[in-house]
Amino acid sequence: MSQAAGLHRASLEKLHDLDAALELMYYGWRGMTLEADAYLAKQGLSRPHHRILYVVARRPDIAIGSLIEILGVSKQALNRPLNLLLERKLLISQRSPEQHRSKLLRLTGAGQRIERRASDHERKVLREAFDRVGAPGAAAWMAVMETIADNS
Amino acid sequence: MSQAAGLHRASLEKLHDLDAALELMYYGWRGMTLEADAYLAKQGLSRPHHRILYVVARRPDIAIGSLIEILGVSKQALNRPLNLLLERKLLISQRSPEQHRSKLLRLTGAGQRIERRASDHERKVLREAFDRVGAPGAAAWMAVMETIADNS
DNA sequence: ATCCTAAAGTCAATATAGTTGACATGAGAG
DNA sequence: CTCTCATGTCAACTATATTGACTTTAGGAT
Repeated sequence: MSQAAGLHRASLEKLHDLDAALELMYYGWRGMTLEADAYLAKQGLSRPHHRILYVVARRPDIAIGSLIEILGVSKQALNRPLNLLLERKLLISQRSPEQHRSKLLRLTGAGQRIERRASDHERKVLREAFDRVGAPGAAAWMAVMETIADNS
Repeated sequence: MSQAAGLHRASLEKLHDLDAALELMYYGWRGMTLEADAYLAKQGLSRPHHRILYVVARRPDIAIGSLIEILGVSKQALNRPLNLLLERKLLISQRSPEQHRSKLLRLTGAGQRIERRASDHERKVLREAFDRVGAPGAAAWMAVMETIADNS
């Protein structure tokens, strides 16, 4: 679902009431991630790397198995991006003192910096939009998104 | 960025103010497309096919070059899903009467039906969420999403 | 007729992101 | 010493994309 960076929102006939909203969900996701993806690409990273960094930042000392579960991917799919992050020393892994079976993951300083900067790009876009509609509008946005997200 | 169907929203520490919103964008997109993707998979189709059907439904007699532009993909990337849709007779193509160079695309009855049903799944999720917050909340959601979408 | 161009189609190589299956390693637990 | 759990790795495959090079199809211009 990746698009050329400069691609404008297409203007299509609206066949149904909610077509505009449907299209906004698509372009909204893209709009939020556009700058973050460009920043990550400059670092030689991409979305899967960011997802790993994002989760580990919020769950320091997470085991690899738990990370797999949260991301919802196979361990084989995790392998490549995770190893790159370890090689680049954005993450470190160590056996836990008690649970020697598990390896615990943690961000390094450099990892924290990249995670924060990538996520900052996404939060900046959200902040500008929320500022424009004010607190009640932002709350309504959250309420709508929660209902949609919990559709699963 | 696809996830297992039954995957619950992970509960992560919020490091920043807008982390919750950031995660909602991710899970919102997934929540909206979950049932549509399941329906499409049952038809042996997937997201790229739906995107083609969606656009052609709203731009009958669109030329292939314009479709490429709107979707923002290369013609090689369009080739496979487009040919499948033609083989399955969900789309028909014909040279236009005057502009014989262009091939114009159009949905067949079967194509219209599948496009409508897939999009219905997405619109249903949106409708339920909008109903819950009422018209002002829905308008706020749209306003936020427009600002985010136009970030490009 | 011949040449030029635009639109579409095709072929090959590559990248990314994922899958399943099979098997190996490292480290307690009995 | 063996069993099991967590992790790691190898191979084969699928899907979705890319860029580059080339062909085909059909009109337009001279």
